Amino acid sequence: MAIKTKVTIHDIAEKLNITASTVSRALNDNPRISEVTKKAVVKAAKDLNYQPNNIAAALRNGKSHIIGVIVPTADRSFFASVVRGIEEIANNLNYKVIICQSYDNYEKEVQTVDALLSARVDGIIASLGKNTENFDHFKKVQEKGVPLILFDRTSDAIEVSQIAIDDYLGAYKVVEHLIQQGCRRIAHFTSPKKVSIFRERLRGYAEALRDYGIPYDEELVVSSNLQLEDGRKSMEQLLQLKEMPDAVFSSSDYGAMGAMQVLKENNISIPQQVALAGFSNEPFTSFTDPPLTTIDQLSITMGTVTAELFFDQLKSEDRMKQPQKIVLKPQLIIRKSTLRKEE
Amino acid sequence: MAIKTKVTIHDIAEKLNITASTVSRALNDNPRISEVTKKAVVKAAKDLNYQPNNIAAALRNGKSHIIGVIVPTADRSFFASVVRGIEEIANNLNYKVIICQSYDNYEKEVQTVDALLSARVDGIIASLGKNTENFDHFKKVQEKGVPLILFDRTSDAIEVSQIAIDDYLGAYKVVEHLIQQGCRRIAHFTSPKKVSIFRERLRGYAEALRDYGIPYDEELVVSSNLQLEDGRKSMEQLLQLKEMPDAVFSSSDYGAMGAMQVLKENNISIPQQVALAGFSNEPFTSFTDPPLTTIDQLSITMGTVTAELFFDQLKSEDRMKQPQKIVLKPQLIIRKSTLRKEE
DNA sequence: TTATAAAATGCAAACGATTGCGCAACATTG
DNA sequence: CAATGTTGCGCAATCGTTTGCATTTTATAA
Repeated sequence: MAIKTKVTIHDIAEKLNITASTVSRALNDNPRISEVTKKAVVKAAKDLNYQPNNIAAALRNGKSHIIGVIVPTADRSFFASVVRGIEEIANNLNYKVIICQSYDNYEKEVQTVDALLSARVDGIIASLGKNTENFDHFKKVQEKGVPLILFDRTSDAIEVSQIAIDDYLGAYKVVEHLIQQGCRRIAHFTSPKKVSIFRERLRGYAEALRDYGIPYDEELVVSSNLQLEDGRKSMEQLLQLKEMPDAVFSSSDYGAMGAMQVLKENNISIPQQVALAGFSNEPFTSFTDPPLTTIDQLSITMGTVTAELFFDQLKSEDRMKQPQKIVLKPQLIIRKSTLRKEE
Repeated sequence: MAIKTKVTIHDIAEKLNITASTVSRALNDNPRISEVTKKAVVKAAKDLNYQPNNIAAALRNGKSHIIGVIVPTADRSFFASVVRGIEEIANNLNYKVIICQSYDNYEKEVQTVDALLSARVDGIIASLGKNTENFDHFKKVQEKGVPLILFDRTSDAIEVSQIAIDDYLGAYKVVEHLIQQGCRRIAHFTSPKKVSIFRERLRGYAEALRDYGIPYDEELVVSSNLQLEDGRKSMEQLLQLKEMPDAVFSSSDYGAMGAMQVLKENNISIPQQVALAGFSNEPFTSFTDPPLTTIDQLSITMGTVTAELFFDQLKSEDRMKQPQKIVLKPQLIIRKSTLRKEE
């Protein structure tokens, strides 16, 4: 019943008494083929229910039209959005996207890169695992002439185009905003991790204070893993101080959320007594009470910009041109958790 | 400088004075090859920096070891989690995952299916677009002998294995819980959409009421798109009633969130005066004040179960066996928004 | 030592599309 | 009318692996 035989361009050729070459050219709209032939081929292809075999084409011309994307995990809001953006652009350009998760596991990242290379992807877009310090696997990618680009979690230890957001600026904006709202004792939740993003945010915090003539007070800077529970503990710790802070800027929204819970439990009003800000614009931040001021990382934009830069390099003739570094300006999202003054 | 020449099994063969066949078999651990040869081949492969070409292999044996996943959009929490689960299982089995977004656009869905077929994926896992009513594109997949499986947004209009959650049961559980908390006038936010999930939830709502001897009151059932704004409007509408409801069960967490805002603005206490429950366990629901009771859809589980069933069918000899339908039992997540009684 | 089985490897044809080159057939130009 | 150009298409090699069917080598038995 079912016509199991795979139909190829040869079948089309046979039916029309021409050769496979002509069919191939006709299907690819090659100008060397007459219009009549093209129409006949297209019609025959439809009649025979022809399905092109990309694999054969890929083998022949060395282009798979597939790109690999490596993220630590696909279900974190930020990465999911980036993936969305990348897929959107890629799809418009007729590329397909293979998605891979490293789970912040270095070995897995290495294996994944290797697997993508074997799959002959036309390029790789990756966000580094937290523990990645050796870049031989990515250098191998470049040596093989496969376009590579890093986003968000990038590194200067490898010469490669990259897209990141300006963490320093984001933090600076938050703190500046808090100061403008009248806060003077601004605490900060940071992380001891070696990841540069937290260092950058800390730097932004410190510089903003300095620029506005507010002394940097070590006891206001608390280090933790920045999860909800950490935020709670950090906040409780701050409440022990002789002089309570009048604002808390957490390097993560989760940490801020923990602080919010503790503040509410202690009947400390937000933002009047303590203003509160996070970082990342996690989806939940607009639904807290009060809604949380935070920094948006433009995740979809990062996806599209990354993809655009990537395909730019893919098309560009001299593949080996200087790696580009793009830094996105994050956006301050002001919500009630920091709005002390009615405008 | 860079050794540009792609190294193939022929290069390995040449170096060892054997043939490509032997190299191929050695690399695939074929028992017909002696151990010494295997070791030599593996070593030579490493020395030459050999990278297998999956495309050539795929062409030869008709298996790409890639599966296609189609979701409406990759950045919705639920789908992102499912994708995560699928990728995890697939990766363990040495399969790669191509991700595609339909954006609930029927034409795009059709094109995507076609593209995946041309890419010669070994199977397709999809969640239907909202407007998909014609299934010819999916039937074509089956006719070509490509394994297909649907999850979450499924349909009975096509004979295919599918995984979904029991929306009826989820709704029933919520309403039952509300009743046990002492609620008697329970309102429901539903959607006019043809999508079956909302009908099923409405059914669960109605049946629970009936089972507990509570009359079904039409004025308590409000229909909308279930977004935040819709939730607000619906709630305001309910507040106009002579007799206010003592509970609201929204078919979406966003709708519930809108209701929560309106209730708070009107100084109506949650859950004492009005208990509130949503559906989906969106990430934000645990961060609202009060935290929102909702139904968890086991997204990661759905991903892994879907992937497992899929690979089950992929391996199974008689591919054409009866399509299986798996229904996941959703889980009631009780939070403060409905907890009237201290336990 | 010869016949026979078992083990290890080689040969060559796929898989399906692409493309450089060549060759007709026909049109154009001087 | 010869020379040249243009158009439309065919030939055959190629991409890198895999695999059925030899063929060779080695081990075992008679």
